[in-house]
Amino acid sequence: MKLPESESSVRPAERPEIATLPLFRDMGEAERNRIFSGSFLQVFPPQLTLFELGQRADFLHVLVDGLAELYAHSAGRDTTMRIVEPVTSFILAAVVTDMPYLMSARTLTSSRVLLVPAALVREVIKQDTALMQATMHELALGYRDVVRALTDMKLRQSAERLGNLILQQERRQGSTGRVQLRAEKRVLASLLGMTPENLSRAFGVLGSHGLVVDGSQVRVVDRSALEAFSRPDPVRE
Amino acid sequence: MKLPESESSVRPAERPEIATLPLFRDMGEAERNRIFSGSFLQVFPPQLTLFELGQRADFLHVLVDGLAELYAHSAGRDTTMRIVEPVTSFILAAVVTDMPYLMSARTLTSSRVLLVPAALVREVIKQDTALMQATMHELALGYRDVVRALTDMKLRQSAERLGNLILQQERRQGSTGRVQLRAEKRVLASLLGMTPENLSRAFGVLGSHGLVVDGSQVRVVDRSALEAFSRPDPVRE
DNA sequence: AGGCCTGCTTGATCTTCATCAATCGTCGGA
DNA sequence: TCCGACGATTGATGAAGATCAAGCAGGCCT
Repeated sequence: MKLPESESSVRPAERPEIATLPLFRDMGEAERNRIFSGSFLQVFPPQLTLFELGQRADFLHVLVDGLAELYAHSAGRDTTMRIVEPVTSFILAAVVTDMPYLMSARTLTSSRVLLVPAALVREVIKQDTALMQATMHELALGYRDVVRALTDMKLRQSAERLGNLILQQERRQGSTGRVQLRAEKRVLASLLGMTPENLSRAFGVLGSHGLVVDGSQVRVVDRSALEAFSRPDPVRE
Repeated sequence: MKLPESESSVRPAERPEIATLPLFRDMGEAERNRIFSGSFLQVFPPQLTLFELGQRADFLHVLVDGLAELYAHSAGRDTTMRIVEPVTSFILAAVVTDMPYLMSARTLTSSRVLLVPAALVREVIKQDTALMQATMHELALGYRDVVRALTDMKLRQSAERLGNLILQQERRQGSTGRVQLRAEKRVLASLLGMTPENLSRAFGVLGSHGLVVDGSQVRVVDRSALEAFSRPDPVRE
């Protein structure tokens, strides 16, 4: 029996990269295999909706390759809540609580996603303490991320938020001074809680504070100037 | 030896109310006693700072009585992140991750707070699976709360946010149509991400949408009108 | 190569909310 | 009882950002 291209169980070659995720790293070998063999890896085209807000969480998702967006809608508007880069799991909280998704998800580019049945996750968590602990930790870190995003939203204005996002990305991409924007600018704008028009203007403002923008390539030419302007959160950890 | 009034280990009479918290409810009796005997209950006067953002998390806090505020500051401004009502634990995420607080806390009224040493929490979590599971669950629920707050902030305007908060409180206070605002209005304003002036005006707006305000007493006289205006999140669970 | 589509940018105007300023009302103390 | 302080309210003005409306540039199709 052959599975279609777009759907297959996890190939052994791909396991290491998923298995080294903080979430799955410390758990027992047998339990990890149980998780993997009950899951499947699927390829999705760009702009495809993976799930919708309000649905009962059926799968824990792990983005293996590509790019995805989590977004919420309410009151007739949309806003992107998170841009997911590989290799990362997402919507863990909905899976753990067995509650409806608070966000919708779609692929931005063609993506490979590991789908782990939510019930399986919950079951194995109960049996494997290491997985439970990792889940707990992951949720705590995620909580802190959202808290930071909320304070950002409440306390900073738009150009400052952009500056901080650039500084954060620059660090994550290896502190080379170069930042590659992986999502479209309008997605970025929505993530930062502004319109594409104002993102453009915000980039303009940062031009006088140590930033050079060329399409989706950004260079931090004067980090201290950018930091002085953006006043990054002192609590970085 | 007699402990000062303001500081004592947990009196047996007070244990039940804390022990029935979701966080501590399911754990083993012995472990719970370990937690309690290593903790102490302290009384704080109003407006006292319990801890400051950036400090390493030293205690898990449980508000037993009174009212507390979690707030963040950045870029020279303040914003309240959460109003804590008894009986609730707070800053669990910082304790679990052993990282610095992302928020500061102060009492709003005179309060009794149970202080559980963070290291003790982390230690017992490792030994008691039920506590770990409860912690995981609590974090997941907290995560969802913050996500909701963030979408609210990004998608709704101020009067709408207020309307939703009133509706939520009304439900929590027993769906009697009466809501008692427990914090000062300026704290409420900050929680909702607006100024006291605009909170006043927002209450004014809601006056035409089924709400009657009298000081800190609020009555929802026409729930469907208020809901039509505030468009509450359909995902309530 | 031409042409079109799409995303980004730029400018002008409008909305929402913050700020500034003054007043009111309540509570507590002298 | 009066006074002072503080929180809440109301009005007037200002700033940040959204919306509306064109342009612009690169990619892609024919």
